[in-house]
Amino acid sequence: MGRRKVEIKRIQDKNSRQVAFCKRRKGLLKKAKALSILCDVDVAAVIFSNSGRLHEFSNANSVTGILQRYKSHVEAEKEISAEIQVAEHSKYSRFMTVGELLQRTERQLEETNADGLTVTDLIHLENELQTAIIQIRSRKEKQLLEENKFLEDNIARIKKNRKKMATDFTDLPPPHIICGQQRVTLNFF
Amino acid sequence: MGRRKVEIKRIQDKNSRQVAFCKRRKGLLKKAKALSILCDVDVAAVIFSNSGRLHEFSNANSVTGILQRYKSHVEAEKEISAEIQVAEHSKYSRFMTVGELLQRTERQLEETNADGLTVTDLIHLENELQTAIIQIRSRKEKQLLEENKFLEDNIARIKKNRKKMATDFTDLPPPHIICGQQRVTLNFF
DNA sequence: TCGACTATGTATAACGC
DNA sequence: TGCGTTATACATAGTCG
Repeated sequence: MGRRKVEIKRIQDKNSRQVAFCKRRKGLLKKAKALSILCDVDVAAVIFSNSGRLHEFSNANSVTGILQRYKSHVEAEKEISAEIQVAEHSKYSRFMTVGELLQRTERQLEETNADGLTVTDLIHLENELQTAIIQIRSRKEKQLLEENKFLEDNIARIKKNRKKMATDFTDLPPPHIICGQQRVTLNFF
Repeated sequence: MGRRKVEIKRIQDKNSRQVAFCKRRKGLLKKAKALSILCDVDVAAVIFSNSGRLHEFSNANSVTGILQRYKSHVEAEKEISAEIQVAEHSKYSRFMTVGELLQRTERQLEETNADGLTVTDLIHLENELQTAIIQIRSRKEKQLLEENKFLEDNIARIKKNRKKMATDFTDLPPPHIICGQQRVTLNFF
């Protein structure tokens, strides 16, 4: 992209590297923005320079928002993946199969739908699903530790904010609905 | 960058938009990777297609890791103050009308259809979503949007997995099916 | 360090199958 | 629908001031 072809490996010269960083960072964020607008999708990009400075782009409500969505997504993928493995490798295990799980979920979905869905219902449903899924073991303990730490941060933040928001949202569902003890994934904000 | 200049606004033609998404997504992730290698910095990019599929790049341990770091940088200040501001003003400001919400839902419906679900599935999905949306419209609409996205992701996943399970439960399960080639989201191993 | 400036490599819009 | 090709717009490496 310039006077000569560039090999994709760490630029040795510190100065050149810094210059390239400025240019390419700008280019990347521009591309991210163009992608989000042209294709109407949610994009988040986060860049940490090695001097510790943060650069970001997000067309969603916030980078935190999309990253939490990311986290939820990966969580669910991970759990469903684990679930599939269990289902396939031990079809006769004592755990619920995925098929049973989905059936149960759909039943509940219909029931709930008949009564009219509310946010609380959806969260409950999601809780049920997650709880059932979590019955199936994940072997990735390191990952779980990381997530727990993340959860703690969130709960702390929730408590902190809830105090301030209490005046404005006296009719919000009580906190325990949102952050049940076993929840690892759902944190909506 | 092609046969003609492109204006940065949502591509109207659905097909063109999808094609552009594939190309530009690939390009963006490539650029992100190049930036991280050439300049030796931490980069994370997360893209959610409207059908709920996730695409990502991160040279750090994981996007979750970047999330942690990101949180430590901005959450305590910018994010919380933003939330408080939202809380203070949300009583009087609307984030999205029902019309806009439905429009968006329909757009997403189109996209999902393009990804191969049946019309019946989609109608069902849309009904559920609209029911949910209408029931709780009186509450924080911004929050609703986030939750809605999450729900759609999960429903899409459930349907996707159900197809897989249907196959797996009728035939004998060929193990290699577990790791579908199209998985683009799993980065934890 | 800091922008401009180009020459040149890349990305990609429109086509073609 | 998706991949390959081509023509063009864009991004940017090296350079100069």
